[in-house]
Amino acid sequence: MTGALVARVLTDVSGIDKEFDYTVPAHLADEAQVGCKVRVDLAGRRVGGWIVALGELSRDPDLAISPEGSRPALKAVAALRGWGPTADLVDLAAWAAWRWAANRALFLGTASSRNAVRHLPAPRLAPPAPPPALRLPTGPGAHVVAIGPAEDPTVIVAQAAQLGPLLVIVPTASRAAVLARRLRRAGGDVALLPEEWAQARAGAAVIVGSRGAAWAPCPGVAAVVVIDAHDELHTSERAPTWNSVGVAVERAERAGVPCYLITSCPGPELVALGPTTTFEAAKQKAGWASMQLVDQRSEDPRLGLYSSRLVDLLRSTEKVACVLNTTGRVRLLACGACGTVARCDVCHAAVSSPEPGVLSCQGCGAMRPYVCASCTSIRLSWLRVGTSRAREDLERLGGRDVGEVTAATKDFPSSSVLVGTEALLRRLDPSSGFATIVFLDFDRELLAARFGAAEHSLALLSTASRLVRGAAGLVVVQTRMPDHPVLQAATVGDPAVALSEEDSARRALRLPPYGALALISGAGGEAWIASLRERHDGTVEVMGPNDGKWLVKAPDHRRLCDLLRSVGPPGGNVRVAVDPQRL
DNA sequence: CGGACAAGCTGA
DNA sequence: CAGCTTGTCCGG
Repeated sequence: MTGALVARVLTDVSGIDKEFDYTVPAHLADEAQVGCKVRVDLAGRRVGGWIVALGELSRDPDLAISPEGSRPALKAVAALRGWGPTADLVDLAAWAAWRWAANRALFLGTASSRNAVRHLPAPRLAPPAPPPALRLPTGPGAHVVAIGPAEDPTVIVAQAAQLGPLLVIVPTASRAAVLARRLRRAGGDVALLPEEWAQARAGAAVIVGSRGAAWAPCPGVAAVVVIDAHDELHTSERAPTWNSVGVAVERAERAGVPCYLITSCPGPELVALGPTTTFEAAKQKAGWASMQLVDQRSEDPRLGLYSSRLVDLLRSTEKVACVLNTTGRVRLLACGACGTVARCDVCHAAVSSPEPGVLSCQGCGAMRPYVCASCTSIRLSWLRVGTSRAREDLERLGGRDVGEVTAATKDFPSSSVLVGTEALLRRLDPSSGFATIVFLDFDRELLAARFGAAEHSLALLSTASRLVRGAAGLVVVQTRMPDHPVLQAATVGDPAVALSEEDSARRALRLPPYGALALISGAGGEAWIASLRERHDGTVEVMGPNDGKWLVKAPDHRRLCDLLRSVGPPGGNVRVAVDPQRL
């Protein structure tokens, strides 16, 4: 066997983050390369995997196996399953596994084509026509590019594509498709991920896709662009909480090329990544819609969520979209007589009213009659209504048909008045003609118990500004906090008004980017945390358990991730979320 | 991950 | 001590 080609294989089975060596049969030797997808026999079953290293049995010291005879002979690779990620992505996956305390297989899976790719098409490398003179910084690494919410980033993408093969990451697949269409119209060869993975692997002038495209193959990559880099859709909500901005920046740094982080909300975490370039239009506060703040404190409290201004808009405006980030009908009720909040008899959680005359518990599903449990009054007031109830109310107030859009909505309604959760903002398109967007209960966003609530709130106003086409449209915000810096920032079209305050808060609390966090949860969390406590030095703080979760706080990511790695991979009963979105 | 095997618990 | 559960180790 001396001199035989050996492939080191990482399996795609989650839970086996381990490499195994196999010989490569002579008839596969020509095709085998690092990144290739393979099938191998492991412990009596056939599993998929990737070649992460190739070498010769006798000569390559890295692949030198312990002396012959001390272990059973190597098995052969069972089959090659086609083209896989490029070698740089195999290395990047190892980095990402460290950075987000995860398994490499997850990232290599994201970096691979959905279907087996046996043959590559010819490379197509014509860039789109260059836009009128536009100066971009060209140094390697991250550059924050501040633009207005309604400014079209296509020109920046077209400019960056003049440098060579360009990778572009967009928050949603539908916006990626729109961008791809525009670039093609400008004569560019575009591979739209995930469908056109093979074209990307073969070579394309511009490779475009949503979060997963951060892992797209891009031979000879000359620059990377992230559009709306502040958007939380760039972060995976499930552990591992990897984000495409982090991957894009690391990838560009490794390749020695620029990474443009385009954003209308340059928050502390983005600004910490690299120098900021502000385009002329953004300096002039362009791209923000006219903001109209409706102070609910001076409204008749009986109107609730529906100010007189809103009713006017419903009666006078052609197309109105209303945003309310609560699904369902009534999510929180209190007795109109004694004020007691309606709770579940069984688990004491607050109950909701999914249908008229019914109370039911979200947590345990228990049903209760529609009466106050302490004073038996049947007059319950609705403290928090959801989109279903809001739809009924708006229909009545406006005297017109209203459509509801939530994450669960399949067929987008054709109504000219819409009410929905954040999913509505995601699914609207600037071309749909909704020039007025109303936030019914913006204080829920401003006061949300989530990390970076201010930034997220500002991002919502930015998204709304983009959808109403900036100054051409109107964004109405119902609030009891009209002086909140986020609302002031959007009103004057200067995110710094809100974000500098956010930055001071982060600095004071040593939160990212002035520190690094990981959230540990799951049944095995206690033992895992015990092991972590044994290893950590004085610079790391462990808080909890709180609601079965522990928070690990370190001065920086290097120390946090090194510590998490030393404890070992989170198994099936431990979840580790580095940089969690919610605490 | 999933199988193999070892160490611990129960019952007659 | 068989029969079962629970835990730990390992795969090329």
